Amino acid sequence: MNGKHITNLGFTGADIRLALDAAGRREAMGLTRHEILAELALVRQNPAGYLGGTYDTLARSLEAQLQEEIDQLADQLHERPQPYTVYGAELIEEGARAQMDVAMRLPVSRSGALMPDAHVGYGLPIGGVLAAENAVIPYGVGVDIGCSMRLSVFARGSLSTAEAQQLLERHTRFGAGVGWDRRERLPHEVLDDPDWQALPLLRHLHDKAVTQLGTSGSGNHFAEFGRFTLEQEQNGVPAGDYLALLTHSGSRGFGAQVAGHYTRLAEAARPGLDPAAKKLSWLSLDSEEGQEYWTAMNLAGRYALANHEQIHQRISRALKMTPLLSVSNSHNLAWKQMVDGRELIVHRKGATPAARGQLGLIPGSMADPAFLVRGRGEPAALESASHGAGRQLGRKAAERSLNKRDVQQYLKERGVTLIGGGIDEAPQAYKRIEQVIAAQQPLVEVLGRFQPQVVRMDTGSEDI
DNA sequence: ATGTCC
Repeated sequence: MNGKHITNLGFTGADIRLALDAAGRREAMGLTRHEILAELALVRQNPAGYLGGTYDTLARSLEAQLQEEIDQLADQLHERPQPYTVYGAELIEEGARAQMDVAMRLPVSRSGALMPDAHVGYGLPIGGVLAAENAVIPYGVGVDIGCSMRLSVFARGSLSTAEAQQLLERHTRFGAGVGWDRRERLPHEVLDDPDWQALPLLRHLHDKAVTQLGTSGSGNHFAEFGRFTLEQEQNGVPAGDYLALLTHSGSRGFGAQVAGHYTRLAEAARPGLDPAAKKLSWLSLDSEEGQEYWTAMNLAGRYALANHEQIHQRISRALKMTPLLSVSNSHNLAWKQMVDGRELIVHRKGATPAARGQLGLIPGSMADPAFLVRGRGEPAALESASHGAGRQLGRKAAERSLNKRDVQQYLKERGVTLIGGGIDEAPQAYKRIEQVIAAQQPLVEVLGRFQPQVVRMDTGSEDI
């Protein structure tokens, strides 16, 4: 008996050694070479039948390989993408379409849609909506889990630009890593949520979450005062002009760390996945990691909404006014939703939930209007709408191609006062919100329009 | 998006 006999049977790699060892043991039991080779062929055909005996180690190794092959087969992309609906195709660059095509080739993908603000992101494009079966994709939600909008509408009082500026400077905090000092913090029930105790990672992140609650972060996040025009009566608030506060913020460092942690686990769980879809690695909701992500993601979603509540609470108190109307919505999250009669996991990565009658907020840019909308529940859009205007220029392209004076001129023409901000967030870096709203007329109805007047953002890489 | 590696 030698390696040649073994390899002739089709054994490879470490299995050759395991097979030779087992053959040696059978030989010692008095079997002939011919009999042993016949047994080895059977072990190879049906390893499960030889677990626990003389061939146990070999059978285990073969079983593990079979399982791996089955897993990899299950992770294979479909050759062609499942069909999906695109809104405002003329506004969407090819790269975003290509990313959505890859997402629609995942074996877990069942349905999808692309919103008119779509542009390239990591994994799923921003403005992408993806319905998966019993699976959740961390990068289908994005890094800023629970990123969301909130609008507070106040009676129209006399608030000067200087007063608005002072309120934003005193009662909001911007920038990566920032939080409120201990003596400045406000309580919120989300910090007592039992889910913080559900996982070691969440227990660990609780302190950071306490510090950062009620802060706004960086990038495209903002807090702004403006004039809000309600076109039709809403919840007892008559049509007309109002003062309003609009904020865009997320789950800060807490959500970012949850996203990073589960993205790594998801990628590690799918080593055989096509490299083109690596960032779309999913977690089965039947797996422990999938359940953990679901718990952590939903906590980050509630935390982000609480974050807005505190920002609005601080400003309302300072204004000594109670909002007449409040609206909020998450636009980076996954939901369980019925799609064509079955429950799927609908990921919205930069997309506003727009079920029939549901209110949502779609901002334009630091100097362009934001819209209060009501969903029409369009099934082909998986009951969604855009989450904003969407980028026309990437951050670097904006820094290269836009000049400061043009941006200043744009703000001046619209009477916008800016605190902080950067050229990478210039209005000219975004698609025209009017076109984006027009392209989703089948998805949402416009109820009101907000014109920013005093805007606060984090300091960008290059100021305006 | 986030002090860009728990």
